[in-house]
This record gives sequence, C-alpha cells and structure tokens, in this order.
Amino acid sequence: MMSTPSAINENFSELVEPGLIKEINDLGKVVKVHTGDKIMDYGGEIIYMPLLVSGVLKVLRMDRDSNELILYYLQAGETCAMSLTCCMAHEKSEIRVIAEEDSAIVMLPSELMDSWMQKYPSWKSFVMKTYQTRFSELLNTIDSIAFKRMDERLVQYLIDKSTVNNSHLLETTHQKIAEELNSTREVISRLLKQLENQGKIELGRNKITLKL
Amino acid sequence: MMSTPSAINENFSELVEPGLIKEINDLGKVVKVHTGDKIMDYGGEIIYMPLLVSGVLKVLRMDRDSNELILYYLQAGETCAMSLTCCMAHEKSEIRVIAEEDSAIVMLPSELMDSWMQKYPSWKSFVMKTYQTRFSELLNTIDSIAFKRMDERLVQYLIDKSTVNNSHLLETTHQKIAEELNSTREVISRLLKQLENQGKIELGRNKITLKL
DNA sequence: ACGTATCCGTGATAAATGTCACAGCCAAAA
DNA sequence: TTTTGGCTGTGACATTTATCACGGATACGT
Repeated sequence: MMSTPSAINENFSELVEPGLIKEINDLGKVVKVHTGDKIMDYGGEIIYMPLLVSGVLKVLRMDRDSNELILYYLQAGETCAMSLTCCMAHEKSEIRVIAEEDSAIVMLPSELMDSWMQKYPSWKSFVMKTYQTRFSELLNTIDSIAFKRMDERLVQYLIDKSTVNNSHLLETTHQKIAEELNSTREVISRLLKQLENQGKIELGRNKITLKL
Repeated sequence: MMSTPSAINENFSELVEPGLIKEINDLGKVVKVHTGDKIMDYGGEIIYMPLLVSGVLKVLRMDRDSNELILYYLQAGETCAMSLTCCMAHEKSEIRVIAEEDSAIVMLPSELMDSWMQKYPSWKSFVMKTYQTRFSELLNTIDSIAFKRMDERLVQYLIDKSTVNNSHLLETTHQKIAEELNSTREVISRLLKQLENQGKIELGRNKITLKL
C-alpha cells in the first residue's frame, strides 16, 4: 500500500508542519473504498482515524430497530469528529460511515492523535475546526428533523446530495432516500411526484434530475 | 467579584496543573445567575467561556419562528461545547443557554483557551472530554426526535429533568414542557394525563410528581 | 373574600405521516 | 423473448400530532 504525500498537501493544506506531514505519510495507510462500502459501523472499535483524501463519505445514525438517518457528508480534506472523540477516548463508534462515492482515505493510528495535539499547532487547529463544523452540521440536522416537514427535508436532501456528488442527476431509489430520511418509500414517492409536478425535478427509474 | 479557588478544585478535579488553577482563579470572573436567567443567546457574541461551578444550565436550539427544543443540560464541572468552538473561532452563538437553577459560573476570557490547549495537558483533556460528551448528548437528542414518539420523549424529559433537579417534584407548566419539546400544550396535557392514569406520575397545578 | 390571571382538561377536527394493498413498468438475466 | 425481480404510482385507511374552542379549576393580588 503506497502512501501519497502530495494528496495530503493538496487536500489538507492547513496542516503545515513538515514533521507532521512526514508522520502522516510515514504512518498513515491509504485505503481505497468503493461506493457503498462500509468504513465504520455502530458499535465497532475505532483504532484508526480517517482523513478523507478524495471522494465522499456519508455519516449515518441508527436505532435498535435499524431505522436510519443521515447526519452529514464528509468531503476531501475533512475527517469525522466522532472518530476524533472515539480515538481520544478509545471508545466504540456511535455511528455508521458509508462511502457515498469511491474514496481514498488515509488511516492514522488513533494513539497518535493525542501527542500531535501538543506537538503540532496546525493539527490542533485542524481538530478544533473539525469539531466546530461537525457540531454545526449536527445542529443543522437537528433543525431539520425538529422544525421542518418532510417535503422541506426532502428538497434539502436532494440539494445536498446533488452538491456533494457534483451532479444534477442523482442515481438512487425512493426506498434509499426514505431510509436516509427515516421515512417510508410511499411518502417519498408522493413528495417527489409533487416536486415533479411543480417542475422542480424529473423522475425516472433509479434516477432523479434536478432542474436548477 | 471574588474568585473561589476551592470551587474549581472541587468541581473540576481533572484540571491538575497548579499554573492552570492559578490562571483560572486570577482571570476568571465568578458570575451568579438565577433560575430563568439567560446566559447566552442565539446570535450573541461569545467572549467568555463558562465553567459551571454549581447549579444547572439548559441548552436550547431555536428556529426563526422561535420554536424551541432542549438539547441538553449542563451540570457542575461541565462546560458548553458550543462555547468552546465559538471561542476558538470567535464566532457567534448558535444556541441559547438558560439557567435551570440558580447557578455559579466562572467566566474565562475566550482568548486564553487556545494557548492553554498546548500549555496544560489536563486542560486539553478536559476540552476533548467536553466535546465527546456533548457530541454524545447531541446524538441522543437526534435519536429522540428522529426515532421516538412524543410519549416516549416526554417520559425521558421528565426523568432527565428530575435527575438534574435532584427531585421527584417538578415545578413547571405543561406549556413550558411543550416549548422545550417543540410540541403544544394540549398534546403534552393529554400525554401527562395518560401517565397519571397509568400511575406513573401525579399532576397538580404547576407541578408534576414522579412516582418512581 | 373577590376578581382576575393563568393553568389545566377535553371534545372536535385537521394536517402530516405511516401502513397496507395492489397494479404497472422497466431492466437484467435466463 | 420471456421471465423475474425490483422500482414506482396510487388509493384507502390508520396513527400521531397539531389546532381550535371553550369551560372549569387554582392561585394570587388587592
């Protein structure tokens, strides 16, 4: 498995100390995953912390009856705040992480995190920034499910998905959307049909085209 | 305004460096607040970071139509993760913080946070632990609103409130509960009546008694 | 003790979402 | 081509929660 020094520089430009870059390149393993691959699961041990070099991951929450809910997407240059907390505390995962697209991830042994905080100021800043953005994302998620109706949530979902995939054509099924929004296929189908009637999207089998 | 060295030692025993304790005692201002006082509000600047020495604070989220939702409680020995992120980034608050009980808070100038992270390992651990617990709390909140019905959420609310107030007698109104759960008085009244019929609580004007 | 605010209980009804049932359609495999 | 399985559309109905309306109860100030 080859390490890719340039990838870190390109996507994590805020990490500046040469010693830090060197440690990441020496100790991190590059892992390539494909769309749909599971990177982490509820209850799993977290012994690596993932830096996302390319692609998109999605972070999901589940309950015991395996109802699901998408929390947020991770893009190149980002990492998972949950992994941070878990790494530091050697705890188990409270979330599931799935590759939304083919992705490349640098896996860092979790025991390094702590010492780097003191050793490399830019690492500390990166960690802090990660917490801040993930906190905001979680609050957005809470806003959606607490204060919005399903039609609004669906529109936001389509926009977000279109944004991270960088495409107006979404290749998915009503069933999958329903799962990620913790709803049901019939409800999503009907709301999508409404949106089509309003001229905002076009529907096809396994695909949704956003118009604008 | 007097500083209270012992209060820090008692409630924040994980903060161990003498230099850190001294800085907190020298630079922190002790503020006393009463039940219902607003400590922070949505959109407000955060220039102090609050360490809760005694009492209970509640952290709320609001939307534009001033619908509200309780996120979690803070107890003695804890601090607000949102304040942490805001302090570090000099950002505005995304939440509202209200005193649930009379409380004493040590306010620390936010510009110190960053340097302490490197200077005092126990401060860094404290900050990390804070993030971890708050993250978990937010996930719990998400679980509740995403996966549970109002009757379950209400029971959990009553238990949580009883726990932080350390009393089986809750002095509040149906209206206030409805606001913190982002519901309506009628719904809460009916559900409370159900619980009373099941023998789980007793209702009175401005009070609810938990039986077990 | 009286008047008044607020709080509480509850029926009737509406809106949002979930569930069930089933039919048609499309795409890939045989 | 035919079959098969998954995807989509939609009516009918159930459940959960919100809204409206209003009357009665309780505490508090004067």
